[in-house]
Amino acid sequence: MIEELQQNFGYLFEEELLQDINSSGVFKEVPAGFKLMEIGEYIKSMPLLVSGSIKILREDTNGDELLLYYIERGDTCAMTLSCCIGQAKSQIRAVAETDTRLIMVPVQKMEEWMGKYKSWQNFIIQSYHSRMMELLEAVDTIAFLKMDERILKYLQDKAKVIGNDEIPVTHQEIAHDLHTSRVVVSRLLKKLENLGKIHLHRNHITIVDL
Amino acid sequence: MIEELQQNFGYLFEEELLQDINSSGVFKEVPAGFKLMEIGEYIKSMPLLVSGSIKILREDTNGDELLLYYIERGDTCAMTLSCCIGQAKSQIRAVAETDTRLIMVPVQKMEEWMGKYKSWQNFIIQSYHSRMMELLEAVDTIAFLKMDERILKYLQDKAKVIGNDEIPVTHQEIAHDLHTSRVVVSRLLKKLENLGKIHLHRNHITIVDL
DNA sequence: AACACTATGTAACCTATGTTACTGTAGGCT
DNA sequence: AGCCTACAGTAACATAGGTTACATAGTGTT
Repeated sequence: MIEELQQNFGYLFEEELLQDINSSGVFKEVPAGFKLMEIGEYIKSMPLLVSGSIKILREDTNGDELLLYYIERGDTCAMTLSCCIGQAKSQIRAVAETDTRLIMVPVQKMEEWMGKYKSWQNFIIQSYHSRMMELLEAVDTIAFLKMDERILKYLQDKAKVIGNDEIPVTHQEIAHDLHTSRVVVSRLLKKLENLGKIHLHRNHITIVDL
Repeated sequence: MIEELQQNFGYLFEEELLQDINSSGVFKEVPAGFKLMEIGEYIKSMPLLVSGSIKILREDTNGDELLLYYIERGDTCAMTLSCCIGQAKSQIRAVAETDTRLIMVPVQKMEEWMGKYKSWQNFIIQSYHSRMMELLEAVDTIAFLKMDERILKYLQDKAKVIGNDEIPVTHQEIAHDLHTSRVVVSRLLKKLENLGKIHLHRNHITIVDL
């Protein structure tokens, strides 16, 4: 595990902290689609992402869902920290978007390191900041963009996360993540195809014009 | 200033930290409507709210605005911290909602205290957490609620902030904060009045049924 | 009073999006 | 082949919300 750590977090943390993480953390490997966190669950450890990506979703009381953002390699979900400290329940759902490898760090250690390592402190603060910026972007997207623009952005974001312009996704999945209906998605996708921005296929979509 | 501090933050911070804040912070008093922070500005100090409330707004590239949340007494805007560390520009606009008194703390001190005082560290983490929860609530509101529900929620939130069910606001202002048009607001307000939930008057609205 | 200015009410219309319903088609399975 | 199921295309319609235009009513000023 120590090589994984050095490779992905070595530029952030000093050797001693890497050793601490190595001895306290638990390595975990999950397949795409694996649910890492459910709304209402209590949280007891924080994930450090070694490879892959996690998609963070919000759900309302009717069960309607909405994609908020992705967490990628070298990052973490700092919200876990404050949830742990405040004994709060998770407010979001986390699902592996691709096959993902991560290191789970127990909450007492996280708190301990906050006092012990300046670099860890910065990491946590930076992580909060990134999450906040991503939430702001999510707000922008739903508040200021039209559905066709949102779909295009969704495809572009997804292409970046999976590192491929051929995106394996069904219209139904898009509708689910964007909190709209399949028919609307199909309609607008067809329009985007006619504009030459994408190519539609069964079970996948190709981005033509980025 | 020290009494203000003891009164509003005494339960959070030890005496020594209160003294530190007292000697480094600058007391500031601003009237309702005063713009405390503009999008794109660099940030050099963090506000501790002694009394009053601040409204946080997001703006898109076309100048369209959207109310995100309020910051109230005893709280702070922790985002400032990570903005300062990362030398980032503000992503939001902050306007005093009521007459407001605050203490501005310079950024170097904030960082120093993160290492020195456990209570300050917790305060910052808790603040990030609160902001995050409020942003999530904002997402819920725009993603899952209809405009009439959003207007009602807007009025209720505002009533709580100003501590009064008689809300001094024009239809135009509501339209602005919710990123819609005045005509739509007037239409839906009238509907809410017919449902017996509010009373409309020139320049103010009374909440009847909470 | 006469005027100007702002806030509000409302009608008529337009567009984006959501809904229902039906069709066709690709791929897997027996 | 025949069957089943998930996916995609599309028409027809319903509704929320945005737009334009105009009328009316307070409020303050001269």
